[in-house]
Amino acid sequence: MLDAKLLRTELDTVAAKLKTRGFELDTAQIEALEAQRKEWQVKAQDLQAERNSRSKEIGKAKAQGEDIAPLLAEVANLGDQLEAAKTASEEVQAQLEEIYAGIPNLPHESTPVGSNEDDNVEVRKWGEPIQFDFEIKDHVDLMEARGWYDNDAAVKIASSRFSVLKGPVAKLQRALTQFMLDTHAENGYEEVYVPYIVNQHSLRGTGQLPKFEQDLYKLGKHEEHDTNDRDLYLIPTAEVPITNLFRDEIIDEEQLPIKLAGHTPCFRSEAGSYGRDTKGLIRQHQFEKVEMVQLVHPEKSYEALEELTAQAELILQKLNLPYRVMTLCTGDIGFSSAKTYDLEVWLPGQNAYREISSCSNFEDFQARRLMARFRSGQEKPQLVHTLNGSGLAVGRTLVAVLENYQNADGTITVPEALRPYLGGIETL
RNA sequence: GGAGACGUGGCCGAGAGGCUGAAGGCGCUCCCCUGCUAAGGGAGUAUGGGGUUUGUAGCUCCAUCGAGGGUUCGAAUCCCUCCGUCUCCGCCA
Repeated sequence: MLDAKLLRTELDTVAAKLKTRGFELDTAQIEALEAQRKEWQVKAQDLQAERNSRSKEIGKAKAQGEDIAPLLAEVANLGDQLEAAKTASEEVQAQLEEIYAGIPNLPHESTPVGSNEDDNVEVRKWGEPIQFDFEIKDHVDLMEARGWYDNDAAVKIASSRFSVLKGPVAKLQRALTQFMLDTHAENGYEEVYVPYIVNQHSLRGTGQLPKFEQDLYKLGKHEEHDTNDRDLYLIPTAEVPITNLFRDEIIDEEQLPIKLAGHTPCFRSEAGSYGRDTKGLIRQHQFEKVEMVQLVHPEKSYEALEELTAQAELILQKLNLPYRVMTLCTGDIGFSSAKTYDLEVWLPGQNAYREISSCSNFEDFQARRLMARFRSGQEKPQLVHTLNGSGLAVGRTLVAVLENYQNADGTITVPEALRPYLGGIETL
């Protein structure tokens, strides 16, 4: 969420910046609502103040044994007025709140202006796509040939876009997860284990709600009379539970930066992606991901973004998988992000680079909603900056390993970095 | 799942319709005193929001005693619902 004060004082500037990411801000509507907000809020507060002081007078008079009936008469319709002003004020504020919650973050000045993914800018490339001297297969064919992948079984058990992995490939996925977590631990990330189900406060905190509910799996309500804050959802990414560890917290400045890494399954409904990546493990309703999260001092967040991105890249480098780094343009960055680097790994089966990690600096956008703050000395609490990045999407890494490490006979060479996790074997 | 107890500031803990944003203690910050150490004295010490201001400071108002509703001129205090914690019983990986 953007700073409400910024929206009041520099509405036009904000609108112009948002336009670069294709978001039209209805400034006239906001100005009108803000004017109403001010009027009703001031009125409600004044009435509240009056009621408070009147009530105190009544209390004093009563204590002195005076007749309070005339005083009570004076206050008679104060309550109704207050109630009306409060209701009006709350309504306007709720409207504004809903509008503000739907406004995306302002792009950082270093985020290239553009309208869609074609305008993303390549920053660097690492490694060269391997030249195979035989007819290559994609990951699905590779796995099916060995009986390691069963799409029909997944459909039977659940539905499309789920998968059943068997034997060596299931193990390989587990090995990848361990390898990633261990690598991050060596670089100062604390490993965390978190719930896979979260409430809507958490999803609002990181920005998935209210705008992107259709992408989430929502669980049934607990009780009929539920007051609606108990709705629970499956996490779409570990970013949600991990970042929300700091919701409503004030931490000491000395504790910054905080670096956490965790592995969770992720659940996404993938509404609106019918027909895209229908085959194989690229786009699933359930997939494994290792996520890195950082909370940093506001002045350090762009430094931290470079570090976090390098950290994700390290995984690909250790696995010797060719990739490139893209800076997402204003038209393609996520809702909460100010700047995002995507890591795209080379997939021989698709003859293309495909996203395998997304590393973002949210600046104070999430922190404001989360009320995630730090304090230096006796000063007032300040919002932290939050960042996160996949390190990496495990399912897609599995795809990349299978396709890049395939041999002419259909076997898979185990990347050296993973051998310790697979009992030392060299080929699958 | 059943029964009971309980949720107050960074922590402990009083408060049981008005003078309580909240006694007291601990902790923390600053100052004084004490030739080290130990001890002592004083002051300060929540967060969010609004108004005023170009902005800050300041001033001022409002809200917050687990959350949400209700009763009342007035609620930390009374009532209801929910959430959570603890104890005992049951069940369970």
